[in-house]
Amino acid sequence: MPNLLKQKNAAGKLIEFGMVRHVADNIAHRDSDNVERQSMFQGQGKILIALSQNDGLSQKELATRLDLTAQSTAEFVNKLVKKNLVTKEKSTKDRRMTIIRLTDSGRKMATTESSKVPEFLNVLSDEELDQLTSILTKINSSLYDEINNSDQPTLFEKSQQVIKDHIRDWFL
Amino acid sequence: MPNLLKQKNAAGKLIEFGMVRHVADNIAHRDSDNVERQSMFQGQGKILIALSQNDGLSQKELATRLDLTAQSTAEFVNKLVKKNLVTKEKSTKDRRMTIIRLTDSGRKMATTESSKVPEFLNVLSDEELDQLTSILTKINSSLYDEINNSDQPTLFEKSQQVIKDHIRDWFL
DNA sequence: ATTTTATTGTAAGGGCACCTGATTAAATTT
DNA sequence: AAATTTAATCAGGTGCCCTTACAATAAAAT
Repeated sequence: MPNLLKQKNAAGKLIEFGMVRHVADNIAHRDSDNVERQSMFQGQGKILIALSQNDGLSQKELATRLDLTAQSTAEFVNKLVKKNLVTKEKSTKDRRMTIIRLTDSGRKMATTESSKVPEFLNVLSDEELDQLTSILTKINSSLYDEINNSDQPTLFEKSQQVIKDHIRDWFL
Repeated sequence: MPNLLKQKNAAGKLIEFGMVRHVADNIAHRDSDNVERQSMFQGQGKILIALSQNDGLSQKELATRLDLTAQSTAEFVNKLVKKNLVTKEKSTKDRRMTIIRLTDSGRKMATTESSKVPEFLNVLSDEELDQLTSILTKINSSLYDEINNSDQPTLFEKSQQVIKDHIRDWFL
């Protein structure tokens, strides 16, 4: 049974981290091409990530993997097409399907943008980095459990797969 | 000079944390009153937090402190009024100004909602909690520095003040 | 060959966080 | 008293994520 005060301290720091990071992100992207603003956790970003792991998926496949409706998927894909991050192309095998592929700049966005090691990790020592990694590993698996035990059990595998694949990919 | 591999590991975990937490949050709030969904870092949430630290501010004051336009502020305040989280009242001293105050439920939201210790901290030992707190302290102050050294130096004090006041407030 | 099912697309709408521009009303300057 | 500055508002717009409803096309099943 962990100490409540210690938990509160950590929780406070975590909130502070979220807030201050949000502010810092805003500043960093303030005048950049507005493309890079979106979070990689949802909408268009999610699609980019899924494609960077597995290019040439159909819209349906994307929707299934990312737990989005077909319509949302279509919307995001179209937006990405407009930004030249992705291309659409009718499948020759099944002419109902549309195959989505990353463009060069799309691939670049999906990888470089998310694989950037944040500046703030520079202030940590090797030991602290190890501690942080080990702590986050615990936290993450606890969160996976939470997702797993929810009423959307399938969501578990989906998110875990996409996320882990992505992470594994870029840091190996 | 820290080990790059260790940095990448930590960065990966951090990204994973962000993603999986986002998914978990979505599940948790899937059918809840839609009120609690918003992040406390922006928009309406920001205003709630600022007021919980310092109730009875004018709209102008809020806009200044939170670095929002008067119009955005008005919009968020009006939305909060509709949700009964906040009240508007003309100042008697300067009848141009509108004083914004938290209602009881507004105050409750601002405090309880954000002072909830997340479940996932339960999986950490006391020692790990201390480590996490100390690591986040370093990271946060590094982020504050980054904000401070940006081209919007005033934003630094604003955000730091609002954030720190809020954190200090609820966990003491 | 006709019905059913799958994949996409289109239309419309809701909620969110912002923003600019123009206007009103009250206070302050001159 | 007249001009100006200030606080707030109205109108309208952008972009984001996400939903429901419906139509079109192509493949699969009967």
